[in-house]
Amino acid sequence: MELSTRYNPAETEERWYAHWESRGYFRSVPDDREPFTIVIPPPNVTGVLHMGHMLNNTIQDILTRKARLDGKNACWVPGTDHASIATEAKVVRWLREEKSLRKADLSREEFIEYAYQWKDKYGGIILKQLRKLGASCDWDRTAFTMDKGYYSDVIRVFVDLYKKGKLYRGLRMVNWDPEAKTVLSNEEVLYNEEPSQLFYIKYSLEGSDNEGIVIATQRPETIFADVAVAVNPKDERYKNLVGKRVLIPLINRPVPVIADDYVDISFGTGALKITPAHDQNDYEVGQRHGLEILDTISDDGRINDVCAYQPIVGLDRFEARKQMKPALEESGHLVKLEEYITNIGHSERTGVVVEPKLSLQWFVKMTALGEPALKAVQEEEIKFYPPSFQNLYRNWMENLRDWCISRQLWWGQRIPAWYLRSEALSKETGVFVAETAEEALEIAKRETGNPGLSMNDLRQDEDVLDTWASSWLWPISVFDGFNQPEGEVNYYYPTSVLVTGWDIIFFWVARMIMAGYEYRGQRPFESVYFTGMVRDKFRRKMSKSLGNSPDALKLLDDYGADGVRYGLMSSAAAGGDILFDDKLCENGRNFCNKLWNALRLVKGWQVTEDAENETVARKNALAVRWFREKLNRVLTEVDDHFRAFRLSEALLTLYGFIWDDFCSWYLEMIKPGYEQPIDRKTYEATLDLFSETMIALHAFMPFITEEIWHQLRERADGDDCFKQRYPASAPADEALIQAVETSKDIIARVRDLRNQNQIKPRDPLVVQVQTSEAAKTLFSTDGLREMMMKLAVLGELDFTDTEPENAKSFISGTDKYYVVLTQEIDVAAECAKIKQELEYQRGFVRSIEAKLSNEKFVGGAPAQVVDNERKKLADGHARMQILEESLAKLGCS
RNA sequence: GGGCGCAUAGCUCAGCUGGUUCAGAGCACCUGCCUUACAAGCAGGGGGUCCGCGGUUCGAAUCCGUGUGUGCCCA
Repeated sequence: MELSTRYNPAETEERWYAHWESRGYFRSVPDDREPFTIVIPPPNVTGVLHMGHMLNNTIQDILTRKARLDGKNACWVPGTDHASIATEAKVVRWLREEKSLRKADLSREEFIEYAYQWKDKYGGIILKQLRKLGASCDWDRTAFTMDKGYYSDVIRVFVDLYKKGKLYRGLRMVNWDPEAKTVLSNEEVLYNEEPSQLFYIKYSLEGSDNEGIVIATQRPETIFADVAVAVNPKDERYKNLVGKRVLIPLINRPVPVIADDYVDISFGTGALKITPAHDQNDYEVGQRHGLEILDTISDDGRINDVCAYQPIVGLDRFEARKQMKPALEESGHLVKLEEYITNIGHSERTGVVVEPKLSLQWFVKMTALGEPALKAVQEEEIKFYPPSFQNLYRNWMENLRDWCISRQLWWGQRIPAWYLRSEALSKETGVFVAETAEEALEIAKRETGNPGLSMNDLRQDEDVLDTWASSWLWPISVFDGFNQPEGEVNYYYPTSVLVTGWDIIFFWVARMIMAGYEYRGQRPFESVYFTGMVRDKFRRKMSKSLGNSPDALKLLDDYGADGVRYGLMSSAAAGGDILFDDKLCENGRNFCNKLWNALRLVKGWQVTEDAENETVARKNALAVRWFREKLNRVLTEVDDHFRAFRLSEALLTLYGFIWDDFCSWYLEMIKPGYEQPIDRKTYEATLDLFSETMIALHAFMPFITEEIWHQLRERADGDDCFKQRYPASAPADEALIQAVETSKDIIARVRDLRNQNQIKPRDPLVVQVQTSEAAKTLFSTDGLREMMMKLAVLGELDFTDTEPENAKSFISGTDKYYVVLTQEIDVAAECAKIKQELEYQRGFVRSIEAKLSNEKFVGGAPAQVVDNERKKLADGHARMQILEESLAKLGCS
C-alpha cells in the first residue's frame, strides 16, 4: 500500500461524511438509552457560514459525538429561523431585481408565496455548509421557525399568553427604524460614538421682552413637539422660573417650566426641553407631570403636519435639522452651537438612525415570566459555562422591560388579533385574540353583543411577530411539544446543553428559559455553554464591512475540516474570545499530517513471527506497558475536562499526548532498526493503542480519525470509529509512568549534552550512573535500561562507584550521571557551571529549612505536605553533596 | 453615572479545591540536524517582579481590600 507523505483531507472528508450519513448514524429516535440532546441555535435562513458558526457548531458536534461514544442516544437538531427583517429585505430586493416586482404592488398572500419560494431556493445554504464541517446533525429533524407546525405553535402561545393576561397591546416608546418602518428591539440597536452638535436655544419668558431660559438640545427640529421645559428643583438659577411659561421659538407656543429630578444640573445649561413623543426619558417626565404628547414625526422619519412650523413640514428629520440652524439664527434664538460627541443608535438591519417613537405595539409582560427564569440560573438548576455569565444574566433579569414582539412586516407569524373594521385603530379599539378568524368572530359577537357580525366586519392585525417570539419556543417546538406534550418531547426535553454566543444571552437564552418554565414547567436545558466572539488578530470583531472575516469555505478547503476544527478549538476556552489567525488552522493541519505520518510509519513495518524476536518483544513490552498506562491517565483527564466543558483543555491534552508521548516517545521506543522487522506482539498492541487513541480524538477531529481507524486494520462492515465506545479508563500505574518520565529526563539531558559538545546524534556514548538505591530501583524496571540506551544512543550504560575520567555529569532527581567524553573538558567552565548549580541548591534548601523550622507550618499543614517538604529537603541535601564532590574531584578553587 | 470582567513569557492564552522540584502550552526567537514516518519535520535551548500596594494564612499566580490600566454590558 502506498500512502502519500502528506495527508489529503479533501477526498477523505467527503467520503466519510457520505458514509456516516448514508448509514443513518446521525439519526436519533427515542429508545431506552440515556438521551443527549442539543438543539442548534438556529442560524438565520439567509445566512452563510462564518467563523462564529464554525466555532459554535464545532463545539456542538464535539459534544454530540462524545456523547455517542459514551453510549448515549445523541440527538442534534438542526434548523434555521426565518429572520423576519433580514429575510424580508432580501426577498424585497430579489423581487425587485429578478422579477421586477415591488412589494407595494403585491398582496400579502402573494408576497408570502414569493418569500417561501425564495427560502426554498436560496435559504438554508448554511445547513449544507455545516456538513463540510462534519456536523453530525439529525438532518431528518431539520426545523424551520415558519414551518406549518411551528407557525401554529407560535400563534397558540400568543393566544395563550393573551388569555393569561401576560401579553397586551399598548402605547410605548419604541426604537423605530424609519426605513424598514418597523420597531426594533433594544438589542437590534447598535450604538456608536459620533460627532454631533449641541444647539443652545433661547426660549423667551411669556410676557417679557428679555427674560428667558436657554436650553441645550441635539435635536432642534423637535422643539415644535415640546410640551415643557424642565429644570432641576435644586437648581438656584431657575427657581424663579418654575411654574411660569416660556415660548417655543418661531411658533411662540407657550409651555410651562417644570421641575424634575431627572434633569442634570451640570449638563448643557441645566434646562431641558421636554418632548415626550421623541425621547424615552422625556416621555417618562411627561408621564410624571401629566403632560400631553405631540408627535411631529411620521413613520418614515419625515416631519408631519402636527408640527406648527410650516417650513419643515414634509422634510426628512435630518433635512429639517439643517433648516433649523439658519431659521433660529435669523430669529435670534440661537445662542451658540457646540461640537459634541454622543452615542447614536443605528438600526442593526438598515443602518439608519433609530427614531424613538411612540407606537401601538404588542408586548409580553416580563416580570412573571422572568421570575422562575432568574431563579433557575441563580440556583444553578441551569448551569452556565463559564459561570461568570450568571452576573450578566442576573443584571438583565433584574431590570426587565416588557418585550415588544410586534414587527411591521409581512414575513413572520401574523399576529392573531382582529379588530372591528368600523373602528379606527386606536388604543381603545376592541380586540379579539384567537387562533383562527372564526374563533375571533365568535368572541367579537359575544363581546360586542352583536350576533349579526360577519367576517367582513373584522380585520386582522397587519403586523407579524418578532423572530425571537418564535425561536424562544425552539427546544419545545422542534420536538412537537405543543401538539404532543406527551410525545417524544418527553424523551428529549430538557435538552442537555445549549451552545451559543454570549451576545444573545438576552435575545434568546433568557427567553427560552422563560418559555421552558411557562410551557413545560421545566428548564429547557441543563447547561449553557457560551462561546466567545471570533475576532481578528487585532481584536476587532469580524464583520463584512471590515472585510476581516476569512472565507469559511476556503479555510475548510485549505486546511481541512479537522484542521479548522483544531484551530478553532485549540484556543477557545469557554466564553473567551478567539483571536483568529490562519496560523491556528495551520497547526491543525500539521497535526493531521503528524498523525498521518505516524500511520505511515506503523504501516510500513515488516512483521515477523520468528522466535528470535522474542527478545525484541520483551524489550518493547516496557513501551507498550508504559503507553497503556499513559493512555489510561489521558482518557481520565479528557473525561474530566469534558465534564467541566473544558473542551480546549481536552483537545490540548490529546494533542500533547499524541505528538509527544505517542510519536516522539512511544513510536521511537519500539521503532525497529533500518530494514528490521517488528515482532508480532508489539505490532498488534500498537495497532490497538493507536486505534484507541483515534477513538479518544474522534469527537474533535472526526475525519482523520475515521480514516486512520480504517487504515490500521481491516474492519468489518459498519465497524467504524464513529460507532465505537469511548475506551474505559482504568486507574493508571503511576509508578511505572514516573519511572519512564525519569528516564525521559535523563535521555533529554544526554541529548542536551550532545548538542552542547557537538557530538553527532549517531555517535554512541558511554554513560555511567553513580550507584544508589534510587538508581537501582529505577533500572530494575524491566526493559528500561535497553530503552534508554536506544533513545539516547548509548554504547554503555552501567553503574559505577567511582567517577570516570574525563566525564561531564548531570543530576537527575538525586542521582548523578556521567557522560564520558573523548574530547578535552574545559575544567574552569565546568567548575563555574557546578558552582552556579550549587548556589541554586543552597537557596532551595534554605527556603525549605525556613518552612520546616516554622512550628506553625509543621503543626498546621497537612502531614502529606510536611512530609513532602522533608523529602524535598533531603533531596536538596543529596544534590548539594553530589555537586560538592564534583567540585572536589575537578579540583575547582 | 450603575454593573460585570480581565491583567501570567515578545504574542495569544491555560493554570480547576491555596500546598508536587510549579510558574506551563502553542506561536515567535536562538543552536544543531534534509537521522529511511513526518522540514507541514527532528533534537535541544533562552525567555516571566504571575500589573502596583496592603491584608488573610504556616503557606498566595490562586482568597480579600485598594490603586492603576484595559475590555464589555446597562442607562
